[in-house]
Amino acid sequence: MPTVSSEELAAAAGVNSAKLRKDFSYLGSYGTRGVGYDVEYLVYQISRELGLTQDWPVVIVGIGNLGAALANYGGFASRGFRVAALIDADPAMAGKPVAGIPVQHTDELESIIRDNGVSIGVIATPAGAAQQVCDRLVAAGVTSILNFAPTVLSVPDGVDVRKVDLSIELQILAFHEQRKAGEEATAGAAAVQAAAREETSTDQGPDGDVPAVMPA
Amino acid sequence: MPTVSSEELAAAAGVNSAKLRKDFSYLGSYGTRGVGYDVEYLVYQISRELGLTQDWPVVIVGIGNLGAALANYGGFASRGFRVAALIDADPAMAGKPVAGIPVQHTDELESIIRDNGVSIGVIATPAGAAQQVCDRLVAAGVTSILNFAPTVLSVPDGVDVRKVDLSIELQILAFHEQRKAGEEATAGAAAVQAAAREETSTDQGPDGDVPAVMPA
DNA sequence: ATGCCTTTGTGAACGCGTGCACAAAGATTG
DNA sequence: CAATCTTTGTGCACGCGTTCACAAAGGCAT
Ligand SMILES: NC(=O)c1ccc[n+]([C@@H]2O[C@H](COP(=O)([O-])OP(=O)(O)OC[C@H]3O[C@@H](n4cnc5c(N)ncnc54)[C@H](O)[C@@H]3O)[C@@H](O)[C@H]2O)c1
Ligand SMILES: NC(=O)c1ccc[n+]([C@@H]2O[C@H](COP(=O)([O-])OP(=O)(O)OC[C@H]3O[C@@H](n4cnc5c(N)ncnc54)[C@H](O)[C@@H]3O)[C@@H](O)[C@H]2O)c1
Repeated sequence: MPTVSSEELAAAAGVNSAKLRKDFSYLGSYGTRGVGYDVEYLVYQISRELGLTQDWPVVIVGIGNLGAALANYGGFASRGFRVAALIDADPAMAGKPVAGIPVQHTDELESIIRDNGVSIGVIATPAGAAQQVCDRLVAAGVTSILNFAPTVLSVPDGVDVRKVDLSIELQILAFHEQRKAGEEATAGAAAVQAAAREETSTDQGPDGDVPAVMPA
Repeated sequence: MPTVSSEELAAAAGVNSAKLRKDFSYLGSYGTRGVGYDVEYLVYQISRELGLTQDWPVVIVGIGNLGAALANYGGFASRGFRVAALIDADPAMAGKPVAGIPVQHTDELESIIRDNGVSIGVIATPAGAAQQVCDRLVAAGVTSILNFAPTVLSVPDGVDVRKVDLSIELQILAFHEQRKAGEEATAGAAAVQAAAREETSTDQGPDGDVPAVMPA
């Protein structure tokens, strides 16, 4: 039975082992003292808690460059997401397969959502169409939306929206880049100091971020 | 002179006004008591601190669906990023314009980086090519990388990498979706309670996240 | 010029998450 | 079966960020 200790996991993840153990303890007592955690069991428990055991049908609306890239992305399937349908307003695209899935026309949006029990929708249309598409998705039963269009969507209570703006990722890189260059103390360095404390980390994720407040 | 009070801004951003004032105070004393903050001046100061006043040349490597979508994305230019070049290994693509910019062959990578003084690179190649592309970018002088390929890149010290995995965004939605459904107390709800505290927020960003630890 | 009213900037208190440190638990060995 | 060793689970303390609350500052009206 392959096991890992909290110490090993913590080192791998770059966090404190006590914190890791405490975090795990909220999910239940899945470790064995003197031994560690049964890897397979632990992965299952965390997966279950995170909702990775069930698979979620998702629809992608707006099959342009971005929509096509998402449809082709293998990382979705491997994390329990199934692309149930691709939807586009362009009649010329209807029936054309993208990533092996035939594109369907927006007219079918409502029936697709209902027939497949879709609760998660991805919007990759131009900004002008996003709110309208959003409204139709929500009306048809979608309660979670991943929005790539550069618009803030308004949705009723109970519906989650996550807006993705990749230029923010670049901004974060540029922010650190700027600090690398001007090491000779730009004015107001205090805030930056605070924001960039644990600089020398090796992680590649949306952590160790950047200040929060900034108007669009 | 149009102004805003910390109270207004805080309400708009959904944060505490005292925190907002304290944050601003780290950048300097840019407000006027009894009046508020001069909007234009404030925007400029924050922009400068965040590095938005200078413009950054970036290169995108791997002009497939995703690379093309990024090249076309208007949000980059509006935030001070300029697409200096598009690079692809496919000889058939060389010279073909994408988003008005002719694609250049990978052979030219080093000279492009040097000639344009590029320090930020975007990798949108297949996973297999990512590390190799990364190495060349870094060797040529790039010190910040935005990586879309599903690989963890290894880079020397002093180089920043941000990995973007959009399936994580879906996972976060699915996580909350799961909670909406099974309100009748799944086992181990404690952690989830903690993670999802401030549920009823109206923001659409990478905040109010999800637990941290999970193996790939 | 004086006084009032608004809003900033910040010292101090509070609360929460993180990390320390250890007792309890179980496995393993003789 | 007892002794030992490893590693978990967690009470507790510390530190940091958030929030409160207010004095100081500046505008504006009289
Ligand atoms: N957030 C980011 O970082 C980011 C990055 C790249 C692109 N984008 C945005 O993503 C969106 C798509 O980008 P793209 O490069 O794929 O654009 P695109 O023009 O290639 O594709 C848009 C697609 O949406 C379809 N469409 C238009 N109106 C529609 C409607 N009402 N219903 C259904 N489909 C409709 C069009 O037919 C087209 O196929 C744009 O809004 C763009 O700004 C965002
Ligand atoms: N992180 C995410 O959420 C996400 C989403 C979608 C796609 N992706 C990833 O992004 C990458 C690109 O996706 P795509 O749909 O655009 O793929 P794609 O196959 O359409 O495009 C890949 C492009 O890279 C080029 N290329 C291959 N090797 C190269 C090299 N050594 N140097 C330069 N260019 C090279 C190819 O010629 C092609 O044009 C893939 O790795 C994919 O898994 C990630």
